[in-house]
Amino acid sequence: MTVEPRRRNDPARRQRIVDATLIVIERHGVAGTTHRRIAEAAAVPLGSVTYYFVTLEDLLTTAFLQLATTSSGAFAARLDAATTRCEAIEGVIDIIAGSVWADPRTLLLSYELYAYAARHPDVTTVMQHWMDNSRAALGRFFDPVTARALDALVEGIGIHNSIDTAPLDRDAIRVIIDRITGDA
Amino acid sequence: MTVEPRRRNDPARRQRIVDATLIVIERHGVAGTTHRRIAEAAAVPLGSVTYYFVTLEDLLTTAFLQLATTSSGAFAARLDAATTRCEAIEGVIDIIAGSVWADPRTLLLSYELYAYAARHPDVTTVMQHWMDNSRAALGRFFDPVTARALDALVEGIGIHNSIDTAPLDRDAIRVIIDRITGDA
Amino acid sequence: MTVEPRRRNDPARRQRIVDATLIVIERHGVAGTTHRRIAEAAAVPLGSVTYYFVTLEDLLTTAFLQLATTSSGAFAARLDAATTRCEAIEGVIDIIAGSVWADPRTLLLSYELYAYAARHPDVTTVMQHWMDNSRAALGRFFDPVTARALDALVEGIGIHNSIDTAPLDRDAIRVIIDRITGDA
Amino acid sequence: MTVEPRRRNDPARRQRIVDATLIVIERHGVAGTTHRRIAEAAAVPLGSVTYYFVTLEDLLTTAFLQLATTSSGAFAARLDAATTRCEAIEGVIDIIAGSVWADPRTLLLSYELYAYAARHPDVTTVMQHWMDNSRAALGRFFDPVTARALDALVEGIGIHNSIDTAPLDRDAIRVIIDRITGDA
DNA sequence: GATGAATGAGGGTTCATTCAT
DNA sequence: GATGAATGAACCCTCATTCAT
Repeated sequence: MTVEPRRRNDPARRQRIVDATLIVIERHGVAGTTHRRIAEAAAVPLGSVTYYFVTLEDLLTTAFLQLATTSSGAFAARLDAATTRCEAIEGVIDIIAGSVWADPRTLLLSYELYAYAARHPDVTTVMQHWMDNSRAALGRFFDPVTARALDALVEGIGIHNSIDTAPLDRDAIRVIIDRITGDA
Repeated sequence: MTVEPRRRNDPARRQRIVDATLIVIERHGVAGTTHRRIAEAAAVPLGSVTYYFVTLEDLLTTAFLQLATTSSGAFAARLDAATTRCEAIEGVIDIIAGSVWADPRTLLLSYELYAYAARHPDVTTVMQHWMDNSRAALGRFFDPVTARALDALVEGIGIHNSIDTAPLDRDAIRVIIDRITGDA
Repeated sequence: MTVEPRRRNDPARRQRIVDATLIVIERHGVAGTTHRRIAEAAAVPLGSVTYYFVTLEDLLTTAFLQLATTSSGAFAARLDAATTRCEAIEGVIDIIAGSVWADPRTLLLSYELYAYAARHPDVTTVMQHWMDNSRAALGRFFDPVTARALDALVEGIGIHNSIDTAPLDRDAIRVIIDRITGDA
Repeated sequence: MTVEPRRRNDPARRQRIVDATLIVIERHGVAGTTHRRIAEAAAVPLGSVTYYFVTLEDLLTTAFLQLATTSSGAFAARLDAATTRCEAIEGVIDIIAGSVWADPRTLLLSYELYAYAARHPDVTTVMQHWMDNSRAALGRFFDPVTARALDALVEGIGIHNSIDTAPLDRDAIRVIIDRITGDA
């Protein structure tokens, strides 16, 4: 019999807005990301969006930073699960081929992120940290140059596979990685 | 005594508009690309833009296709100049480290391109051709998997170097490529 | 049988917008003056207003400058019609008591103008010219101090009469003016 | 050890809000006077403003009425200090030239007040009282017409001096007043 | 009593697009 | 063919006001 009260102080709302923003970016691109679409996607009144984020740019930055953190975290988590060099290689293959990082959604968002970062220095900084983290995670098993090579390969194959009509399969990826790591 | 007349029927005008569009995208992102900014950058009357391109989307697509063609062409041209496998490797290094492809401008534009392509199937198709061309050019010297690995590496290192405060230098790049190609 | 065409290049439109702006200011105050109200008052599409005036502030400034010019002109015109000191005095009385300057509309607008000018230096400058013109017009018949006194009197009585439930009549005004001019 | 508690039931708070309102009007005009700015200027929580004043208009009216009362009071007080006609004249000069009434702040606020009053009959009424008070104060020393003339002169010279790059000095003001009062 | 989180109406402004010229 | 004047939809954002706490 209780009427659902107009939710006051909804603690999840801010987070819901950020999540909705990423959904809208994915669907419409930064160019098509508007307060109204975000509000609708978050099922939140229009005024809410500007209430929690002074500026649309604020919100975009927050959303992209969250994306970077999440992606970076997933990458590191997968590698942290490895204890041997061999498991680490398997982890990298998972990251590239699987859904750890290179799912279409994350990739599409990362293009938008890169483009956005190029014009927003604070986001660039976070991306640098992201890359540092990835390399540190790889650095547990590989020397620095190899780590960077693998990191770049994740990026490059990920992008190409997302476009390619015939993506590289796990075996092909393994061949390449083995060459880079010298484990051939 | 003749006053320079407002150029009539400028045949290069269409092309100038396309070039200006890429400049505007580079500067303001797709999100900030407007008819007015394009017209200004092209030094062309506002009406010209909609005259040559029915829709802004038409123009963006045209511009991105040109970008893809040009980039792809530069890539292939550099490799076509090589006659030996060794020269080809040098070419790839040039492409990654030099200004053939991985200059900041092209990279920034390519993020925008990837993001745009993900929502415009016709552009995706062209990008697939682009990748095919790159691999064909590499295929003159390397087996298919190696070609794809190198292609991905170009992409990945290019992106990372554009963000990285300490980009990989030519020597490090050579080490990685040698491992991939088995020429170590 | 001619269908009224969508008027292109209506030369009077810009002026109509300015006039409408003064009407809206009079009716709603600067605080209540909006693009939408102006557009409605001018019977012009909303987009027109920002098309002719980049900024609402631009438009307000233009409108107030026109008001100042018109008012100042009316003042001077009335005095220019005088050829003798006596006629000049009659002119001043007309200005104060009549509709030359001190009609309620102009007065109300002038409050808004003064308030606006205080925060817009360029408008202040124009008002200084306005006062200079008034005094110059009075200067044809009166010494400088008398001119300034009369000018202030016009302002002061005008304001008070617009509020007063029992405004000063022409005779009382004449008495005061005669004292100031020493023609008592 | 006591942390200064958020003041409860601050009796001066209502007054502080009114004072802050005048400050905000002075700084931003009625057009730029908002709850938020007032709350900030008064160092008071946002909710306070609507708590003490149901409507922004209520608050503006209250503030303007206070302004009218204060100004009128200062005017009367200065004249009440006079015991002779001569001292009264000196008082009027003080009022015009000094800071009794014609300081820039009060003048700017009075433009806003006049404009506001023109659209708010209750405020107009108070202004009428204000004028009546001024004239009553002058009436102790001067006949009614002279009183009104002096009152108008205060208004007119005050306004003009606030705009004028070369304001009238005390001597010039005295000359004019002497003519009006017939004490020349 | 007091507060600040929350909202939706409406603000100024930009812009893709149209179309008379 | 080419243009730029013109428009109205939609943009981001501000704000008076409400109301649960």
